[in-house]
Amino acid sequence: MSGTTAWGEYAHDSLRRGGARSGGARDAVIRHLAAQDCCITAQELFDALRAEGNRVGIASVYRTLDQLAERGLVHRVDLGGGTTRFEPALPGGEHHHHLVCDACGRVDQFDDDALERALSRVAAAEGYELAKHDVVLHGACESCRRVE
Amino acid sequence: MSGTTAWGEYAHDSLRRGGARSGGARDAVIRHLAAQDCCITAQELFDALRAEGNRVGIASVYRTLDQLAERGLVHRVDLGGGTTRFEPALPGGEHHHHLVCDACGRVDQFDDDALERALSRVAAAEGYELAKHDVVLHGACESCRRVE
DNA sequence: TTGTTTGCAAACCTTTTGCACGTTA
DNA sequence: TAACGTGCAAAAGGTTTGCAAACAA
Repeated sequence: MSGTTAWGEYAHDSLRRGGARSGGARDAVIRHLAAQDCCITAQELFDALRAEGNRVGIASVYRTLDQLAERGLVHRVDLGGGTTRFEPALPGGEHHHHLVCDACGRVDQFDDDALERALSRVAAAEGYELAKHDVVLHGACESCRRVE
Repeated sequence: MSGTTAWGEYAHDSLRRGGARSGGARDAVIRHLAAQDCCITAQELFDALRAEGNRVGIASVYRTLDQLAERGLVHRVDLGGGTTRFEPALPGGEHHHHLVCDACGRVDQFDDDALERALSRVAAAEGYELAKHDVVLHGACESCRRVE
């Protein structure tokens, strides 16, 4: 939790250093994102802010998410299904990937050194300079496997 | 090429065995998909068929792609950017992943055993029964790196 | 004939943009 | 005050659905 609060301040400072002013909608988005422990939809973010009485427009949510993504402060995560998700990104390139249960919708996170090494090796072999990589595993989670 | 033609017949037979009738739009989609060597957009498929004088509707293109995807005959590929791509899937689970150059839009394919092993291991460790996995690498391809 | 497939148009959903107004520095 | 941020509404993709007509078995 303290880690995510730190992210909020970090994001806030980073934007300010970039010459951006403060604004109600943006602050609310950053605050809510900072309290998130997994990736979230723009619509979910919007609904949550509205539910707590905040009069944000969904355009401002998207605009803030764009700014954050441009500066590498959030990662866009695409789990399939046509809606982009967003999650806070720590500086230093630390990251994780996602496991999605197609039966119940549950989402888990993981990271794996051997996986990262394999990806770096492949990129190098193909002559690519790697900027980012997305890995999404789909399947049935432990609970859903038992039911079938 | 003969491999992709084989896919066309395989897909056609598979649908017929599934109780589906033959139809102009569906046959055209399968034929065009069979001649494809990389993933393609529904819109691109539609445009190509129209360009050769075929009066298909884009709805039929999507419906056919859905049917094929349901039976595992095509894979949906999401390279980011909001448009789903589709590519023929061979039986037996053989597959590849994609490298995208964010500068020029070039798309390369690759497969890697160590990568596959890492993914299987992760899924097992998390208790998931793996159904599919998507891996997309983004970066700058060899040509674009030189320009920068 | 009977049920499936098709094309068109309209609906839908997510995301982006235009614009007048409010707010920050 | 000058520039930026915001909310609303409209627009812009991409994809899905309703429906009557065409078609395959």
